[in-house]
Amino acid sequence: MIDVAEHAGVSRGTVSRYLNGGRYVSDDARTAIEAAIERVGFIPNRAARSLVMQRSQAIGLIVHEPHSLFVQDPNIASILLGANEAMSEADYQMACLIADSSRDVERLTKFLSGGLIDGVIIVSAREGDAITKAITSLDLPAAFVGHPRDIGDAAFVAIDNRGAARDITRRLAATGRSRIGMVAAALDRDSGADRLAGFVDALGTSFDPQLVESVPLYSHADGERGMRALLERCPDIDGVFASSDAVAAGAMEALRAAGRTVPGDVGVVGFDDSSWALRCDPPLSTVHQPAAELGREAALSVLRQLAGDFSAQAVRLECPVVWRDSA
Amino acid sequence: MIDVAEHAGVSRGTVSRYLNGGRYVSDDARTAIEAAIERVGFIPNRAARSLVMQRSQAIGLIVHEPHSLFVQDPNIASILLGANEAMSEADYQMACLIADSSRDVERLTKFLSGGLIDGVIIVSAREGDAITKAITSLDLPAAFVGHPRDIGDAAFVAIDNRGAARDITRRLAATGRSRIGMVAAALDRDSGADRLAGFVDALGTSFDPQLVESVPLYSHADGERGMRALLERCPDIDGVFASSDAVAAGAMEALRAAGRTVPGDVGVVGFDDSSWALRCDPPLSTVHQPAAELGREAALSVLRQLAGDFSAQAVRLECPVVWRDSA
DNA sequence: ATGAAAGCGCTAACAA
DNA sequence: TTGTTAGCGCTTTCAT
Repeated sequence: MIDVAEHAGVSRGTVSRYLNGGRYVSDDARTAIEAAIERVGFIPNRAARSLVMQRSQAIGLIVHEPHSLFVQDPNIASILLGANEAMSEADYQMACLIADSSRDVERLTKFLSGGLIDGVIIVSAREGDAITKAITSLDLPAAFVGHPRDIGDAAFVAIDNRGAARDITRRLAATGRSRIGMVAAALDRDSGADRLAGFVDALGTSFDPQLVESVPLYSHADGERGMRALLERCPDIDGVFASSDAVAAGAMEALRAAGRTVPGDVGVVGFDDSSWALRCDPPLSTVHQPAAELGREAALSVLRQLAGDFSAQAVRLECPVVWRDSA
Repeated sequence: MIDVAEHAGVSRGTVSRYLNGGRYVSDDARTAIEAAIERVGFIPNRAARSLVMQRSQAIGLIVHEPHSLFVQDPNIASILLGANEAMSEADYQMACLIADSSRDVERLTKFLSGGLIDGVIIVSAREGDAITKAITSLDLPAAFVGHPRDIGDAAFVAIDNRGAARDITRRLAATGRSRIGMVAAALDRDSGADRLAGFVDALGTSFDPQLVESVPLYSHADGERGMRALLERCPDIDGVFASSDAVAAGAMEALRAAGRTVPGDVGVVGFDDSSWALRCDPPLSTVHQPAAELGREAALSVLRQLAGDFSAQAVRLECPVVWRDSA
């Protein structure tokens, strides 16, 4: 920068002012500086700028997801894209950080506190999450996608998993099914637990715990496993609510393998409205999850906090039922 | 840090030495410093450290992919995970950066040159890519996943797309098909162009340009479109090589819609061995792409460069044919 | 083994 | 409008 100043015949201070919006810089100085920058091939050093400004203009997006799921979950990619777009418009650089091992988690917490990042979006946190703890204790501007119970009063953007689960289960019941089961995944996550709660709500007194099979992940494989178990326990089942589209796809496979038709013998509904839903045969009735908007809203929340606005910490988005042919 | 030094009764220099490996620090000093760090709640500032060290211990992974594909391509996620693992082992923080709009590209190039990142992995670059140009002119340690023609002598890790395409086409021909076509996607990318070249190689003199339909993206939708066009132009087609599993899945859908059976009427093969392949019905014969290893090797390459080793810039990985039931 | 001091490249407060 | 200067928080000679 000192070179630029010399070439332009001005002081470093003036160059700095030019670089930061150009107020209080005369036209003469401006053109001289522009020429000098060109000649010298000047590239500002962001580390230095970050140091003095205490800002990096970068925001992290943490994906804390087991291996297999990240690969398989189209929602995450949409969230990412939505967040990136919002950050981009505000001229922030989004950096997606993956927490895949405990070593990752440890390094990440250090990284986050290092001042190289101004704020953070957390996707798919689980209750009791080490990263969550680190972040809340760091008081870094943050926004969660989803709403784990233990984030205190941190900002979050979520959908009404429970209400939506209730809605779609009722809709399924309305097709005349009397033995409706559920493949309930990821009960260690708010979304998973809430979807189950909504299912129970909808069934009311006719709820039968026998008809719920719990599996660990929102995955195709677990859906298949869960459905098989359900089929074995309650062969008279005629409707299934799967915790996610991937789970539903797995369930449909198990159903097919067992010789049941969908929606003839068994009606199936999912959750997410991800690319899985249309890939199913028949296309899946499901709950539309506005993944890109979730990402976008989370980004906007962090941006707002960065601007000093800490109100409106809870955003809830609509997630309507999308009825197709699987039930 | 000055606080820590005071509490421990030593100088900042000693604290710094402790922080950086602890050589030339007495046991007394060490314990005093450790206690002081604890008491003060000291967190090192990475921006300051980056400034003086000219190193951030962070590496970028750039995904330059149109919106839709990123969401749909399971390979990218695997590459990411593989790279992250290798970086993690070396105590580097991986930051995934998305280039989704031209605005992104512009911001990214600035970001990369800012010194906040020590090196970079580039996934799915296209020929003439603005980011590629920026990186090569920046001489930032870099490694490409795939091998665009215009990266000069930059490091890359790739598979032999052409050879593998040749192999699987021959294998398909060996099932007795005589009118083999191809849905060729992404010809603007090295992988796409090479797969087509391999197809042409395999067919030799019996190659008929009429039987190739070119589509822009490695996507399910384009696969469906491409297959429909092929079917219309050459109704006697009895074998198809699709540029990717997603394309193959789309093609199978089009085939089904046209009343053709797979593999009875038409044999279909894909490329990638992604989660699409097993989701197809029947399961897809395809080329296994070692996505996680590609990511891992790219990471190792950048790491090597960071350590001053600039040899071995070209890594090639095996990608065997996996034969299933779709042909 | 340790302390003092000189920067890393930049911004911002102050004076002019 | 501009130049001067004092840091931002850390590492790293160079003495000691």
